[in-house]
Amino acid sequence: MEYSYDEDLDELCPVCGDKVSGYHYGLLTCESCKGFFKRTVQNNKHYTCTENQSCKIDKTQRKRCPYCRFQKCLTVGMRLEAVRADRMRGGRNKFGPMYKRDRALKQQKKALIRANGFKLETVPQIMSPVQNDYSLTSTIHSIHAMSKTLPPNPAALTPIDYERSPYGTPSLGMTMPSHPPLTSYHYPSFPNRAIKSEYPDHYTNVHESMPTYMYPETYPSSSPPDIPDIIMKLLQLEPDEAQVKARILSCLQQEQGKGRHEKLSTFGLMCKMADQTLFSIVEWARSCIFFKELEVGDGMLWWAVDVSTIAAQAGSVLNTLMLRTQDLILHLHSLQVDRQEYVCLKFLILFSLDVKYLENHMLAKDAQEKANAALLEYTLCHYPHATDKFRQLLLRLSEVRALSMQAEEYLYHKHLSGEVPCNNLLIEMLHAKRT
DNA sequence: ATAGCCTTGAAG
DNA sequence: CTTCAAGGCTAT
Repeated sequence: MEYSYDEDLDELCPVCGDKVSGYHYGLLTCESCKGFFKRTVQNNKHYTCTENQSCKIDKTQRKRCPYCRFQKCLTVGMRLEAVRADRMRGGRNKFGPMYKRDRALKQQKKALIRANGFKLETVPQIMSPVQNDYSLTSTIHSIHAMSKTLPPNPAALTPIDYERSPYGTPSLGMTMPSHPPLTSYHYPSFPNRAIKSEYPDHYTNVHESMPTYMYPETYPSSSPPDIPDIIMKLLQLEPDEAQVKARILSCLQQEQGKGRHEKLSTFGLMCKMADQTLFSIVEWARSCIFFKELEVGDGMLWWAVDVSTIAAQAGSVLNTLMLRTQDLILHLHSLQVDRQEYVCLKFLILFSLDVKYLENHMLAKDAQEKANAALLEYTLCHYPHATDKFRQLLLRLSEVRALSMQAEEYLYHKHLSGEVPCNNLLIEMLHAKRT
């Protein structure tokens, strides 16, 4: 079995499993789903599902439920903003570089697999920008890059949202090819008539919570974005996803580059990944504006450990925790977390805020509470259906915590039985935490 | 409405 | 000039 030169085309459409014909609206898809996505967005079509909105979409049944098909298109990451409002033909859009990067990553992944005969289910995915799986690695990314990997799907909550204000997350195009499009429900944005004006900003720009796309006819007038200051700050603190990924990748490659004998086990690799993830989270925490205000001790960082250990937990394929994690990820996917919500969630996770406390609308007294209040305020005033969604998010948040705890236990036991590399940052921290 | 093939045209 | 993703066309 020779590896073809153009492995891209060997892949299957993440929507229906048909043969892909190239990059279309953000990722590799087949010709029919490309067309379907285009028709749907261009003509502002609205479908309804006669079943439970969970129809299986495959090559033979894709015609049966357009609602679920479109839903899936969004879920796997097809981008509304890649459909041109002005219908201009030809040329290139801003996704060009992203596609290129995607290809490069696929290439790297191939090389890695070939060079090492390395067939680990999870590792290759971390490098694959277009992931249609909900496995572990996604879990790691989802925690760390929730806004990017999770919610490509605007239509989940309200089927009409996508036509009202689709928008792309600016920096995501570059930082996270995986799953970009987020939904911002009430955000003004630029009409993008010409290709050139489609993406006025550099994709590398950090603080861009500005929408870049929208159908002009559906949004005649725009008002300035009304994002609370606190959330803007959190957004600006977001690390460059591409850098984080690159670092983890290079770390793994370094490991794999070692002699055959000293190669790490699968579990060891997972620990490495978790370690790297932890590093970036700690980095983020240190730069977090609230960090100083809170005058927290090192104890605060334990939540970072918890989050990271999900990676380790996920590594044990037979573990039921993994299934729960996948389930959690699916739930988060369906909740359509946008970038603003994502940073809030991340903050909440790290600083271990109390869920009930939030729900009770307590008054803000310190930085933690300010964050809570801002999140509440933001959510309530920007989303008509906010309360319900917010509650669900909080629910998921506590799930994340519960999983983290169990993952921690699991990892620690592995450590005690000598299965974890001893020079592991995670383990050291866990050990310190217990003594 | 679907999906395979065709044309377009900015970026490289 | 070549690429190749986006829109267009059309028989099924």
